Order: sequence, then structure tokens, then C-alpha cells
Amino acid sequence: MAITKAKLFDPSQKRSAELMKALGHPARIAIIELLADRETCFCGDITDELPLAQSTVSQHLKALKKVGIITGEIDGVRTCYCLSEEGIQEINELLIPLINDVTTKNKENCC
Amino acid sequence: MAITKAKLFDPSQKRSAELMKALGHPARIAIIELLADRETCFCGDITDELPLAQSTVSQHLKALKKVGIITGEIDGVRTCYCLSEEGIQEINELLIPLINDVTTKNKENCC
DNA sequence: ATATTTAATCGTAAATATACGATAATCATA
DNA sequence: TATGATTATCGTATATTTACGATTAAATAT
Repeated sequence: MAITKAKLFDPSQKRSAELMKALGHPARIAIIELLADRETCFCGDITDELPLAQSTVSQHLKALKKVGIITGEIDGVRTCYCLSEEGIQEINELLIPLINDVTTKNKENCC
Repeated sequence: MAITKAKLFDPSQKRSAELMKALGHPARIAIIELLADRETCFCGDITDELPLAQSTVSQHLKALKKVGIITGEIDGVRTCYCLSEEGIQEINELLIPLINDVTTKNKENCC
């Protein structure tokens, strides 16, 4: 059957996946936690806390920045990275409904 | 300086990343949404809704099941997939603190 | 018993992600 | 101006992911 299979993924699904994917690595979770604790925000400080090379940490920071979860602005010879409120808010807005849907609708009737 | 770099990623960070990674693809987001809407739960029905081959959908279902976000149990010749309350709850518990940390602590002082 | 339906798995190709060291670029300092 | 500190980027090797068609396996129907 399956007359059409034309329905592609919609922008919201793609955006959700993009954000989730950016969080899909222990190093990037660790970075988020570090920034949330606000003990530090320079690339070098973050590198000191992670079991990874500087270039690798820089790559992870770039990935988080690209999707809008963090911001990074140059401050002299260093770069200060901070969590982006907008990005975190977006994660919040995309995930919470999903979680709510599940916990309310899925209580009784599965196979 | 960076005297030691011994601290590896902790289990919670790895688990969070594992769950986020599983959600890091539009097809898997779409599957979660389909299952939350509870219109269907058999692999074939899901395949009909997605722009992907049956074998690919089966792979995505396997990935979601592996990390505990969905369950799948054989029902005759078909397999019924359902969202796992435990899995969703875990996502909830791991993400909410992170989001809260951010939105409360990160208000004022960034670079 | 044979055919059909459904889903999982296999094999594989192509793309993406991850990690590192080396290098380059930029700013601050001597 | 030269040096040092900091971070980004380049080049590259390896691993993982994603996708597909073909095949297999299992249950049901004929």
C-alpha cells in the first residue's frame, strides 16, 4: 500500500534533531555543564577540564556555537564562551512538549 | 599549566549524551512524535509515514530501543513499538536540571 | 505444505564525526 | 619589533552513521 511517501521531515523535526545531535557527545555535555557552573568560560580553561586536545575542544565549541547553544566572543587574545539563553530556551520549548505528550498520552494503551 | 587531565567523562555525562544522540536525527524525532500521538505503533505503519526504506526505519527503531527510549515487542508477525516511560522520564530528569541551571545561573554575568 | 506478510539482519557504499598534531592568526607584552 | 599566549584552522586518519537493496526468519493464511 503506502500510496505516497512524499512527506519529508518538517523544519521543527530537523531543528530538534540538530539541537539534540549537538548535545549528543559527552564532551559537549561537559562543556554545557561547565558553562552553566560559570567557573570559567575561556577555551583554555575548558580545555584544561576536559580529557581532550585543544584543537578537539575548539571543534566541539564550534559545533555548539553553530547550532546556537552557546555564544563565543573574542576578548583580547582569548575567546569567551557563554551559554545562549535563546538556544537553551529553544531546547526547552522543543523538548518539553514532547516529554509532556508522552507522559500524558502514553499512560495506558500500548500493545 | 594544566597539571592533570585525568578527569574523564562521568557516567551521567555519557548517559545524557547517549540519549541526546539517539534523538539527534529527524527520523527518530518523527518516530517519537508518531508514537506519542499513538495513531500507530507497528514498524510497517511507521515506515509508511517516513520517507525512508523499511530497513532504514528498522535501524532507527533499533537505535531508539537500544538506549531505552522505546520498547518493542513481537505481536504475531509484527512488532509493536511504544515509548518507554522510563526512558522519557530519564530524558526529563537529565535535561531539566541542565536547563534550570542555565536559565537561573546564567542570567547576568557573561563576558 | 506452500505462499504471504512483516520485520530484522546482512553487506556495502557514501557521508559525517571525532580525534590529533602542526600550523597560522591575533593580540598582548617585553 | 620580537616574544609569548591563546585560539582557530588545516590536514589527516579512523570510526561511526546513514542509507539502500537483498536476504533471512518467523508467523499467519491459503
